[in-house]
Amino acid sequence: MDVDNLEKFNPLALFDKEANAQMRKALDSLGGNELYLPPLKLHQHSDYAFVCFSLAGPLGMKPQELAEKLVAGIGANPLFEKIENVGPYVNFYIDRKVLAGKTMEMVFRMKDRYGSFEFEDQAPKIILEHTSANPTGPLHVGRARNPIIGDTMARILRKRGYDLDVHFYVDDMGKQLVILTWGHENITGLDVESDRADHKFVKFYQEANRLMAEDPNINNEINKLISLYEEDGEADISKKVKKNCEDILEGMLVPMMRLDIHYDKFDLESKYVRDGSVAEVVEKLRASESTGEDDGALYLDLEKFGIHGRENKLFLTRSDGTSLYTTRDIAYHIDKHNNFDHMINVLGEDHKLKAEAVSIALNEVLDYEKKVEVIFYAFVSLPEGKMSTRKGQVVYMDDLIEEAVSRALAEVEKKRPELPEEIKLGIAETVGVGAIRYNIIRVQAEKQMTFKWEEAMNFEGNSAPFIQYSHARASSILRNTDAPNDFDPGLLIHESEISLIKALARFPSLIIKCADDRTPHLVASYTYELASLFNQFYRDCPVLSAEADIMEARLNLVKCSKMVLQNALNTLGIVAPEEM
RNA sequence: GGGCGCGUAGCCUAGCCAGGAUAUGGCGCUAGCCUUCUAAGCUAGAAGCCAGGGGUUCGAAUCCCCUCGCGUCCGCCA
Repeated sequence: MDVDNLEKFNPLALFDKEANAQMRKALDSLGGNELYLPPLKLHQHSDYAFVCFSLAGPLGMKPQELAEKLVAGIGANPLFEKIENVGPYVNFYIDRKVLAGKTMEMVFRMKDRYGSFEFEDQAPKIILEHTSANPTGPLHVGRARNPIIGDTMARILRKRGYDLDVHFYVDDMGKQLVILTWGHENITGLDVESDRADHKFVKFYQEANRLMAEDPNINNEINKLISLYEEDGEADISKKVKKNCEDILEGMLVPMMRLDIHYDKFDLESKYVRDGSVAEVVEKLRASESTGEDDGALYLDLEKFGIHGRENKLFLTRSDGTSLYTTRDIAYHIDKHNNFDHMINVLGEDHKLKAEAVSIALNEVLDYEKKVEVIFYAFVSLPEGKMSTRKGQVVYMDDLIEEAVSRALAEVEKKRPELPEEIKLGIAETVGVGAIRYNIIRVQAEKQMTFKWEEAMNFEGNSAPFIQYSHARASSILRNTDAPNDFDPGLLIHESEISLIKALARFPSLIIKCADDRTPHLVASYTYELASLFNQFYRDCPVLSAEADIMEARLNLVKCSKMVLQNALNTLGIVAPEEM
C-alpha cells in the first residue's frame, strides 16, 4: 500500500508526509544527507516532535543549535500553524482549520467506511482461526478471551483491507467426544435439565470421566469405542459422536451469537483423518531426518531444534499407529498453507510449545514457506484460583451475559423509567453484552486476568457503557436537528473542539497500527479516549443554543463524532445505541 | 531443572517492539458541579523508589545482564 493510497483513507497521512519531508529537506541542507532520520512521532507537547540529540553530534552542533537551524530551514508551511523549537526539540503544530476541514470531509465522504482501507491490488488472503474450543460443554469465561480477541482482530483486519476468512477448528477426533457419547448412552439418573446440548452433555462428560477413572472395565470399554471411532467413520459410535458434536457446537455458539461473534467456516479435525491427509503427513515426517520411533510410536525430536526440557520428544502417533492431536494440526495447517497467503491463530498460552512444534514440522521439517502467526493470551482465573470445569469452579459465558444484561436492565429502569419495556430490554442487552466484550478486550492479551464480577460489570469510567453513553448523547443532539451540509470548520476553535477533531483524525492510523501490530486492546483505549473527549466537548460547547453559524459547525462535529464513535465501537463488536 | 510470558499508586490499566521534554487513564477515596443538548457525565485533589539490583547512553518504564514473584508448558491427552 503506497502513500498516495493511504492519503485517500487517512487524513493524517498528508501531515505525516509533509512534516517528514520538510525535516528531511532541512537536514539535508545542513549537510546531513547521510544521516538516518527516524520518523517523526506524535507527541503530547506538539503534533509532531523531533529530538535533536542523536543528530547534533555527527553534524558538529549542539542539540539546541541544530533544532534552531532546522526550524529556520523549514520555514513556514500552509499545513502547519507553526513550527518552532523548544530547546533541542523541533515541534510541528498542525493547522487546526486545515485538519478540521480535511478530517470532517473524509468522515462524511467515507461514513461507516471511515477507518477502513483498500489494497490497490488484490488483497492478501488471511485465515484467522479462533475459539476452536473442544465441543464438550459450554464456553466459560476462562476461555472467553479467545473469541473476543479473535473476533475483534478479525474486524480490525477486515477494516485494514485484507480478504479475511474466520475459521473455527472443531476437535471432533479426540477421546473426549467418545467419552461423552458413552456417558450419554450409559449413565442414568443425572440431573441434566437444559434446552442446550452443551449444558446437558457436559454433565455426562464429567460423570463419564469420573467413572472411567475408578472402573477399569468402563475404561476398557471406552477405549475400544475410541479405537473403533478412529478406524471407522461409518460405525455406529461415529455417527452418534458426529451428531452429538454438532448439537453441542450449536449450543456453544449461542452466547457467541449474542456477543456478535461469527465464523465463516468450521473445519472438522476428523476430515483430515478420514481423507487420508493425516496419514500422508505421518509418512512424510517419518521419512525425514528429524523424527524417531519409540516402541512403534513416531515422534519429532524437538532437541534438534533447540527446544530443551525434561522431555523433548513430541509424539506424532501412538504405538498402534493412530494419530495424535498435533499431527492432525500439522495436516490442518498444510491445508491452510495451500489456500491462504497468511495464517493467524488465537491460542491460549498453554499451546505455546505445541504451536512451536507445528511450526517446526511445517517450516523446517516439511519445508513449507509461510509462517503460522499466533496471538497468545493468558488465562482468566477466578479469585479462588484456576477455572476448572471438573471441580465446578467455573463461570459460564451464558451466566456472565445473563448477569450483565440483568444488571444493565436494573440500571435502565432506574435512569429511564419512562421508556417502553421493549426499548429498555434492547438497551440492557446492548449495554450488558458491550460491557463484557469491552472489559475483556481492553487488557493486553498476554497479561493474566483475574475475573471479578464487579470489574466485568463495570458500567462507568473506562467501560463500554461510558462510550455508548457518549454516542447516545451525540444521537440525542441530532435527534431533531440534522447537521447542514454547508458549514465553516474554521469556526471550531475551542480547545475541546480541536482535541476532539484530532482524535477523529487519528482513527484510521489507529486501525493500521492495531492491524499490523495485532493489538486489538488499543482500539479500546482509543475509543474510550474519543468518548471522553466528546464528553468534554459536550460540557464546554453548547450546540443547539449556539449562534447559527457556530451551531452549524458544531452540529457537523457532533455528526462526525457520532460516526467515528460508531465505527470504533463496531470494530470492538459493540453496538452504538441511539439512546440509553 | 529448562523454555516462554507477565510484574507500572489500595485495585485495574496505557506506554515497552522503533529510548527523549512534568509516566496514561479508570475504579476506590476527598471536595465540588444538574431550572440550560441524557449526571452511565464533568471539574479539582490526595495517592508511583514503573518488582529489585547492575549495565549501556548526554538521557532508561522502554535496550542488555542477574535476582525475586506470578502464570504457563516440558503426556503414546486435547
